[in-house]
Amino acid sequence: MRVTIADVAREAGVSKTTVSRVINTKAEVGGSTAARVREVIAELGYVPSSGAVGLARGSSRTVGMLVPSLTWPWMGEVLQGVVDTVEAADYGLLLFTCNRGAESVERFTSQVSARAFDGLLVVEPENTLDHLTALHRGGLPIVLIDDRGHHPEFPSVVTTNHEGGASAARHLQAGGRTRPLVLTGPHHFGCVRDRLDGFLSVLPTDLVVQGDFTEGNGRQVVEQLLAEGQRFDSVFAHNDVSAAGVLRALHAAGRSVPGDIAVVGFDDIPMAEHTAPPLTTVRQPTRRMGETAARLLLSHLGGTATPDGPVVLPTELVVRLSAP
Amino acid sequence: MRVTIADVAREAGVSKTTVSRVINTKAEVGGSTAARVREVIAELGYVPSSGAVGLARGSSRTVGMLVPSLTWPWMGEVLQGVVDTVEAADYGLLLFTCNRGAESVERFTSQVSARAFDGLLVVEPENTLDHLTALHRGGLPIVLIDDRGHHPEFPSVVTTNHEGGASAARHLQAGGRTRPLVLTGPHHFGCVRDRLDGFLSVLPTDLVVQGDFTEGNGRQVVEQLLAEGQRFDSVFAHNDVSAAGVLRALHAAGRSVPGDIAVVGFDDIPMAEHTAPPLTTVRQPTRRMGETAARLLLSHLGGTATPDGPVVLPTELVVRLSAP
DNA sequence: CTGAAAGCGCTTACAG
DNA sequence: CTGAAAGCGCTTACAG
Repeated sequence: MRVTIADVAREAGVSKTTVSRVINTKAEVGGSTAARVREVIAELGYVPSSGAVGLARGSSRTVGMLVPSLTWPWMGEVLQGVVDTVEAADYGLLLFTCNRGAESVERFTSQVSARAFDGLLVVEPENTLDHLTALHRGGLPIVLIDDRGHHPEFPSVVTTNHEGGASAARHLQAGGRTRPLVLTGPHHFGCVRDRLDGFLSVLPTDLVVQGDFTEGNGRQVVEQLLAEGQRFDSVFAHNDVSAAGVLRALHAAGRSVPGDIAVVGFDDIPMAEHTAPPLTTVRQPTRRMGETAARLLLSHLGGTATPDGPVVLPTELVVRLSAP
Repeated sequence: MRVTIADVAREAGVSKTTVSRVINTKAEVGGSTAARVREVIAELGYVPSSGAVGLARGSSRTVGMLVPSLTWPWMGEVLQGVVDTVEAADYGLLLFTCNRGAESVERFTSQVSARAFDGLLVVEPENTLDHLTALHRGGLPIVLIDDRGHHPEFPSVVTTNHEGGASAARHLQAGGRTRPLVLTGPHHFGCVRDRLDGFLSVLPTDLVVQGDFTEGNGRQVVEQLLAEGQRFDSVFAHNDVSAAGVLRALHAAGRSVPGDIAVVGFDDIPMAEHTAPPLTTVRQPTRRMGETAARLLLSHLGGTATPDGPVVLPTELVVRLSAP
């Protein structure tokens, strides 16, 4: 049998009200009474039922997090940042994915309405944006972790994609490269446009190919370009995964990196250190993005107003052997 | 204002009891009544409060998951397997880490007692084992995902570490290698002993070095061994991360892989495809381990008895260029 | 400083 | 087939 507040009250010879006050450290309890209650609580090993507390208070002390996939290489860092922050605030974290399309969105939405959590963190909301907007308007606090789009309706955490692209260009330029290939991600992503604009503002080129962020695509694009006889002395790939594909295609074609061609990626996922050669890349502060988003949401739940614009965290160029 | 069961009852002209019966599809409700109630539910957008349901029913339809770290390279796959399974069963997943030592364990334990979840999944419980044992004895259903130890007290999901080690040895042997170096993980892990025993049962060697699963250590060990003039024609590293270190040290020392020395890792993390050369490795079925553990826990919550011994999922040798 | 009572939104015997 | 009432375990005015 679980120990309830009633058990504690009876054992301590006080009312449930008093026990509740002691638990929640309201000032108005007599010193000796409080001490006795605390003793009984310890002795009985009493812990309040979170469900009951949530019901009575109308909040669950839990935040939800909705992610498109858990296996993306940088997701672990984001999650860790979120969990650390949320746990430190004594909140729980309820995790959802939306990779089963309509079905999971529906399931998810009903969880929301069930008030299983007080606020929501969302990573790259793409296909759920309509739902989210409705929920947000319905009063659910939401914070986006999103490097892909611009959603002024929501508070969000983003990174400096434009400047990141520019820093890659400056680095290649300083290394004497003049004819870069830019392998972008899908153009409908805001981050892709930003990275591209930033890069081109420093080092213009007409050799821009739209990719899809996958390794296979990175490999394929380079293979084809080389077959066509296209000439370039460097590559800026919009994420590390496709940069890995680029490296493999160059290697297979007998081009030396960085001798013939320098390569710069974006993200700094764990793999970046281990490609051949190790990848120079524009680092996204993924863990800090998770922390920041969680902190934003928590302080919003605590009553603080959320900032108007997105919170912007800086990228950082990490120089390795692929573009020294 | 949120819509409650009382609103639905009033609007439909029935009692809350009847609404509750419709929601939970108990057979005893009149056809036309049920239809009317369903209409009202849809019209009002009513969704039961999960907190209230949980309180009334004494269960939360949520499982907890406790992981040592979210940034380990194979954790994403495990998580994805768990989340998919748990979501498909209409349960929620509450995520916890225990990387802040005593403080987080305490916090976590109190969440348990708060009955925030009905059952618990644990990945590599090492430092929390005492707590977990106590909770388990106290009636909390627990399933371990654990390749490190043997904990007969708990139901668990493991992989074939012994056979995995043996398969690595057979592969190296078939490739004509006769003098392997085995770089293990910490010996107090059950999986390490199993992998080692499996390997030695096929291809005995006295060149066994205890490592710590980190890349730096893998690199260091090989550097030192080469400096000492030790001779070996192959390496079996107990995880891919340390194997990556081994590859880099060999490369730096001018040894060719697999020409001079073949290298086999363990895990098949995403990085394994991208090392130079790509890493031959013993694949752990991490996602399926997550799925299986979740399914075990859910069916246990549903009343099915858990199997006596651990559920064993097979490893698979993935052959790449580092040991063709 | 303390307590009796109502209420949070459900479910579930019990009675009809 | 349906409903009134008690109960799940808390919190919170309200009264003293």
